[in-house]
Amino acid sequence: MSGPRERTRAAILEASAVVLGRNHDATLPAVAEAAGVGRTTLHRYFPDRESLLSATTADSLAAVEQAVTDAAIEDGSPVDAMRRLVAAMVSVGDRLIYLFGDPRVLGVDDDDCPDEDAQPEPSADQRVIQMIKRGQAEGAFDDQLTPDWIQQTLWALVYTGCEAVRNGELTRHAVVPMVTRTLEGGIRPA
Amino acid sequence: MSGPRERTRAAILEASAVVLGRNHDATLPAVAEAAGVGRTTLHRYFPDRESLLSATTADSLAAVEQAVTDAAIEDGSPVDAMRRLVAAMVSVGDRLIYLFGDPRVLGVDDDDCPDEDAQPEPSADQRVIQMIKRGQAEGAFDDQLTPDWIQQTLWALVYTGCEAVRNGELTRHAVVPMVTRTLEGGIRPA
DNA sequence: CCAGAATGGAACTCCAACGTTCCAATTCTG
DNA sequence: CAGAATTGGAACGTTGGAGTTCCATTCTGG
Repeated sequence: MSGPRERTRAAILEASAVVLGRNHDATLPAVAEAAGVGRTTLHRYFPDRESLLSATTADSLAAVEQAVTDAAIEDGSPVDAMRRLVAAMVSVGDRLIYLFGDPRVLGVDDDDCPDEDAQPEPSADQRVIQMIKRGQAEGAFDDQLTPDWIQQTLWALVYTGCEAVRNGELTRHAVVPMVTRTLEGGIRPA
Repeated sequence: MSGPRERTRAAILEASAVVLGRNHDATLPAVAEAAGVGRTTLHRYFPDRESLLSATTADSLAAVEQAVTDAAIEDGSPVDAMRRLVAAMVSVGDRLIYLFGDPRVLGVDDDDCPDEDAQPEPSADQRVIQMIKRGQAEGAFDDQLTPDWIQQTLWALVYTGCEAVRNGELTRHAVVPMVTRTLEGGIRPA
């Protein structure tokens, strides 16, 4: 329960997010190897691929949720809140990348997924939208754009930044200013 | 040679881009069905999955390449050129979405999963970068951002817009103004 | 209208990943 | 230290999609 169990489980979920985030069809043995664990052990914790995916998704959602909470986007000016939010999302970049590739999140995708209507973050999602609306009301954000589109723009830029880091095109500390500047001012000169 | 062969081939490649763009692991029978073609026929045109993927990638690259050429981004003001480019890319949205999910674009690393996000085109790629640099030189685009980042931003927004259309969140004619406005001015009020 | 091309369905084989079981070795824990 | 828990390796059986072959049917073009 406490000792090695939890540590092993966490290691598997961490590796799973990274490996499956990079390639959603990665083989189960590949995940096991990345986690530094035997294939048998992997199956012992997560009997089948499906249960590993569910757990990884849940775990990643929780991590993102926590990051958004830590950003305290209800407080301060909308612009500052947005900046903190960007930084928070970048800090959980690996989990974000995994979630973006997961068909069951925002489930309009794939063939099946019958009753899976889970948003990326049921609660965090709403809070972000709320913050965006507040920003529009206070005149800090463009109210010609829908809150939904602004949110998607935010995610797209953060995602792009995280991948750039992963590919070595950007350093980790450079990505937040870059995303923030682009998000706030677009590509026009300042 | 020309008659039915070409039409069938084109139908398969079209369906392939759509189906595999939505889910890169879609089954071969699924592609055949989407193309309105028997599984046998699919194999007759593309002996194995690999050759179908190559052909689809090549075909999509050509379509995107053509769209960029049609946009004539070397002419006129950089801002107008960028707007035409956005419209052109949206018009080949299905192909773009497929290419973004194709691991082999950019990274030709051996069998193991190459890098995810990548440049859709080799040559068009260069022309876009060139146009961005021209825009920066003329003071139309922010020269604090790297051309590479601006290009990735462009793609990310176009991709997001195309997916929004596919999910029914945006109408096809609404996406170009939305992407263009966001790209040019970010989320700040105008 | 007819010969040849094109197609699709059925019935196979093949294979890689999945999932399971068993057991010996190692590591916790009281 | 002894017993329990945890682990990993090996060797299975199972499964679903890939790829192939054969043949009857439909379509195309001269």
